[in-house]
Amino acid sequence: MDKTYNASKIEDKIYNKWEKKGYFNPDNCKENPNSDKSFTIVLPPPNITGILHLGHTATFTIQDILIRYKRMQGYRSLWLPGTDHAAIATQNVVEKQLALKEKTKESLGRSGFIDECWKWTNKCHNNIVDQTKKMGASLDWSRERFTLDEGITLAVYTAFTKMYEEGLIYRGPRIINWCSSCGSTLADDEVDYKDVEGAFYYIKYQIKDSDDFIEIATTRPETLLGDTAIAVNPTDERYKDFIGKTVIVPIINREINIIADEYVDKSTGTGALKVTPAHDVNDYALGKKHNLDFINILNSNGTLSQSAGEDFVGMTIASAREKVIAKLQRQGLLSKTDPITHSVGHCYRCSTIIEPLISEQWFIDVNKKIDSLNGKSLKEITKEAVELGEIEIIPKRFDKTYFQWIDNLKDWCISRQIWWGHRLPVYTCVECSEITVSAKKPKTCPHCNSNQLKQDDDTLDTWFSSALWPFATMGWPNENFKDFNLYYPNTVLETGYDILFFWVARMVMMGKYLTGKYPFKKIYLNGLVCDKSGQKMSKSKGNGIDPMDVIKIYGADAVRLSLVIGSTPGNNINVYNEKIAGYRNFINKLWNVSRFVIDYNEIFDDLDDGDLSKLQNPRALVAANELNLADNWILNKNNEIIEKVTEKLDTYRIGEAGEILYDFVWRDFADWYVEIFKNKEYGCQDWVLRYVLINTLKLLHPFAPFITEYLWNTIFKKDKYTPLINADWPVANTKLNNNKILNNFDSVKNIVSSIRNIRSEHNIDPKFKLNTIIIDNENINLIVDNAKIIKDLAGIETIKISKQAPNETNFVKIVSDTFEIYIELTKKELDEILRKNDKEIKFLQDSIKAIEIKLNQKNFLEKAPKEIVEKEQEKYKNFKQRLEKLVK
RNA sequence: GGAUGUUUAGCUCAGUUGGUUUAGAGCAUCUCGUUUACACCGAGAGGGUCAGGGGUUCGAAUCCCUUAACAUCCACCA
Repeated sequence: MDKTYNASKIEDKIYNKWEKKGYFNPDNCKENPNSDKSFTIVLPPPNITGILHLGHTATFTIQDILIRYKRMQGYRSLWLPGTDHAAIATQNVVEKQLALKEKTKESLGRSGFIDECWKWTNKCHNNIVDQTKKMGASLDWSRERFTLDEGITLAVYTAFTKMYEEGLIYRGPRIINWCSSCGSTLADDEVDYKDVEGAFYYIKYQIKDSDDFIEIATTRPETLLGDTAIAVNPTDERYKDFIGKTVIVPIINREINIIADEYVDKSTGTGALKVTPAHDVNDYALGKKHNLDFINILNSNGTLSQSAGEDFVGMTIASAREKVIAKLQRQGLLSKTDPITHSVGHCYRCSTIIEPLISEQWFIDVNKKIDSLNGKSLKEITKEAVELGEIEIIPKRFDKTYFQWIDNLKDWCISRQIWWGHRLPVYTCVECSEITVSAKKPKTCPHCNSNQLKQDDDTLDTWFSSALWPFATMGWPNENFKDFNLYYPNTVLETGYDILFFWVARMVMMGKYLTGKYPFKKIYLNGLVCDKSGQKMSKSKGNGIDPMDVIKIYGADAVRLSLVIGSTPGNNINVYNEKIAGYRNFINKLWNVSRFVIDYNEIFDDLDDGDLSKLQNPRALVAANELNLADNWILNKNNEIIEKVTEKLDTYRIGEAGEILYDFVWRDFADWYVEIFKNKEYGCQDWVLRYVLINTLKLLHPFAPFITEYLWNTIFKKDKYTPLINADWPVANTKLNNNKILNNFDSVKNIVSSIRNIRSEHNIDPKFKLNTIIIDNENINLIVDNAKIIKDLAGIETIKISKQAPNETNFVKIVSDTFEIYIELTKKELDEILRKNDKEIKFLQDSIKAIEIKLNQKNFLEKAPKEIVEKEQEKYKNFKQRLEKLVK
């Protein structure tokens, strides 16, 4: 074994071996009492838009820990991988690539462009798979899926058709969010609102046949070309007489009416509002209510249309705005402009300003009550999942966020005018113009028998297919499919909180509606990965860490630990190189402590095959009499962490589980037990060392799969042994718990530490051995039995047990637990130590005073639980004893 | 406008239902150190009135109220 652990030398080999032998595939799971129970996670499919980032590593690690843990416990554990075609995002990436070659998607045509997308997809897919494997993710690649593959497409079309037939999907003109750069609609959630600096333009509209004007304020003067009314509040005294009058829209001289509506806020702007029903969500509602005209002044590419008038057709919004302002100024109709900061919608994929406009699109009706859901709506079933506790969100505080989103939910616009994605399963007859919706393309028109059917050009929102992911990947709509019955509903859905609405809520909605079952039992939301100062990692900020870089430098296990330990669900994780290096050091510690056990002490070398087989699942045995205190202590400790780590993993406290293991390996096992083991005279048992190492490797395996598997293989060399990935999870034996052993060992540790403290405080050469005298008491056997290691660890030459304190003055007294210890020192050292004792005495006196007050309170004695009172009394006794010994 | 989260050692963070916690860890700092693994190490030390204020309780980092700063989400924005 090398002196330091070299991750890159072994990781790929180990992964390949696991994969080749089929350990990731639950069809091969081991025979076990748990193996009729399933544990399922479907991987949130990464977008095929590029490479993976550290956020992926974080989420993959959490899922891999859960899967490996359950797999070792014997559950039929499926972790299913896949990728997402990511409609708009991918289309944008491919278009950018084409632009470099001075091509456009139009120049290629639809099918040529789709071919380019597939080329990109395949390339990108291979990258993603390679990177995922480097992270150690134990995914069942034999079940890998892609959102555009045949099976998922059938699921998408089946879902669409069912929803259409039940009237949940409808088509109609509505005001929608339009991204002129993507050339497509967006769902409401896909619009990012950002504050921008703009201006309030005050514009005068002339009242017809009069010299009077009514003044309005707007941030978007160019939309006046589409104005079809002016609205005022009916209770507004200023405008009472204007209601019902006709005004003239400047520039285009259209005649429109002044209407009254409560919606208008008297205090905003001038209190009069121009109404452009085709280009503003609120104006749209007013337009519907008051039966106004809807004039769409925009083309799909964001330029002004014919309806904006000859002077403006073809212009961009920005230049049209300038021209309108200039014209108004010339006509004296622009009374003033005020700067204002307001929030403007941007495309979440390309940051282009969103234009609200009216368009014919497909929608999902979230409020319609339907029979197949017992008269409930999609909105209601989505809410109930969490409200009724059918699905638990971890952490719980996201319940509120979830409900709030649902309460604000409006009909979901699902059609997109892009090319990359699932085309709508909607067919229009060229001859009779009737439409047919069908999962399979009909040969002839059911209305007129014509064979001239044309499929809709629009594609579906990418989240529509993602919403089916938990069951479409399991064979749905074929509900007899084996996987569907075994692995659906999934157990846990683990993902970042940033896609709770986009994705998670929609899976809940579609899962319950289409399969009758909620798609998973638990939602575990991880935080986002940020840099050291808490900034979200991003390409534009240049603060991103490429997981492949750090895996190469520090090893995958170290990277995994750095993303998991010290992080909690729903909170962001700050990651930086020093932190990863810290966990690399820990991995190296594990390596070296194992090297000590395996290489230096060769405690596995004499074992025959039978012994080794038994050792794969060591029984937690302890014969207290034959073992020394250190042996008993480490066995107890090990048993304790088996219990704790198992409990933490069961309750999804993954970071805490990792921390417990970190402390155990480094502090308890390496720093104390292994150091003591080196003392051959003290005589620790080889089998204890073996037992603890084996269990440690098992417990650590979900967190650091590569190094633990490698070490396991250096112990169990032959192929006939089970590899660690498939070994049995250790079970705690609570009968082993023995507080007396733990306390006794702590006493020994305390004695050693306090002597070391004295040494260090006074720079006593480590080679210089100290002479000590310990005062006899009822616990003295603890010292006698463990004198060898106390001497060894604290650098002591002699321990003399005496009935009384030494007469010589060159001894310093320390008190550790129940023991009074005298250490022989020189005069100079002594003086300094006395001062230190004062500090200790003061602390004890203060503590005793505080506890006394507590113990004299009637309330405390009456109201506090008995154990607590006893504990305080115990503490009091203890402190008092120590103080007495110190001042004596 | 509504909601949520964060605020604990110089830095980055843990701390379940209030009570073995005299508030912990890692990094950084200081001192010493080549001992059967490990300097990607060992031993030891210093460093915190747990954001401020009030309350509940025998007992609060933990529960309630309040103030402040920061972050995020939702809605609105003529």
